[in-house]
Amino acid sequence: MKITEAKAQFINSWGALGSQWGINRTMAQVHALLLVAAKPMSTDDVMAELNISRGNANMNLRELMDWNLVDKVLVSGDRKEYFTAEKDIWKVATAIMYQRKKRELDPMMKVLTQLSNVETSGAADAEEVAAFTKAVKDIKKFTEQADKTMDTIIKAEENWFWSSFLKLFR
Amino acid sequence: MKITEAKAQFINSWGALGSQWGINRTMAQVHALLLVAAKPMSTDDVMAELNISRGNANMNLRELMDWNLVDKVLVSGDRKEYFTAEKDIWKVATAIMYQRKKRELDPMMKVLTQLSNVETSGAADAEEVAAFTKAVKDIKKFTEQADKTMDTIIKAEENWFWSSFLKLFR
DNA sequence: TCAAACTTTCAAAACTTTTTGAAAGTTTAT
DNA sequence: ATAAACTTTCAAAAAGTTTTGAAAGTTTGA
Repeated sequence: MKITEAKAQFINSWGALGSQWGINRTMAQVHALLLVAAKPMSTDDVMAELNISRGNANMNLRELMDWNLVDKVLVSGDRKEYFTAEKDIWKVATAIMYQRKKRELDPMMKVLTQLSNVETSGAADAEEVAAFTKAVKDIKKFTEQADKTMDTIIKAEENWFWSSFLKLFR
Repeated sequence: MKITEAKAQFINSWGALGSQWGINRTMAQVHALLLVAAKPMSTDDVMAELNISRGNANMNLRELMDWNLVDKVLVSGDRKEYFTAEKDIWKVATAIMYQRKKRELDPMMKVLTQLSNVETSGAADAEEVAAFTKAVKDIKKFTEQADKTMDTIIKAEENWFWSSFLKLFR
């Protein structure tokens, strides 16, 4: 397989994966492009490689910087901005976990906490309230554990994580 | 807070969460509705609660059954089909993990394996090929570990999981 | 200070996904 | 066998998301 073809396929699959997980397909593709790039790329490079507009390239590069997956780098003798992706996959994974937890899981946790206080307004809906309360309580308990686990992983060193994890599961 | 309000908020938040993670918002809402329901619901019940069409309700109920999150139940003396959600959150989480791994992660893994074989076609692209190969290799290695970890979690007993796993990660 | 080189913004257009609802299909009771 | 009760399908419409590109904004070097 040739490098051009291989790159295209990687970008394509990474884009599809992102898209299936609620990430803008183009953002994932830009990320993929930078992940496998040998050196920093400019906005124009990204535009040319992915056949996208300047606005689109700019927007997604900035979004990737917000996620701490991409950094600006200065190339001396050039006025353009260049971009590189974080290549350490453990760091990539924990950055994504951190962001998604913060943006999407934490708000759900907050709602679950609020919902733990429902009044039983009379005998009429006792059963309904009981079912609701139990479900919310269970989901909250699970989410709290998952939350703690994720916090640990986010802070963990890669080697420590894999080695202690593997010890448990063998 | 009143039960009706609380339910509505839970359904809303669960729907938003699903949506952010690439799951059809209505599918997540139907799931939420059934998760907190005191007893099985018919298609008409779901339609009425969520204000959605028959086609939409039917489609999402079937999809939830495909994910093994919802089951048909027979209510004697009624010709309609009724539906309940799996309420054990550990089972819910592992079912979701299993499905998403199978549908979305496994295909990526397959692509990564294929991409491990790229030719260095001359000295011109040596650097480019090296960067690509290293990135793909690293991602593949990480994904393999994550894969194994997920398989273990999916097969694990809830109690065993929380007791041994969380001793480490808290 | 100026203007060239570059980045950002955002309204409108293009595209994608979801929803609707009526028609077709299936099951069940008599 | 029939018809009522129900479920499924799917083409068209609606809603939601993404992309474009040109105008506005910013930075830099002479």
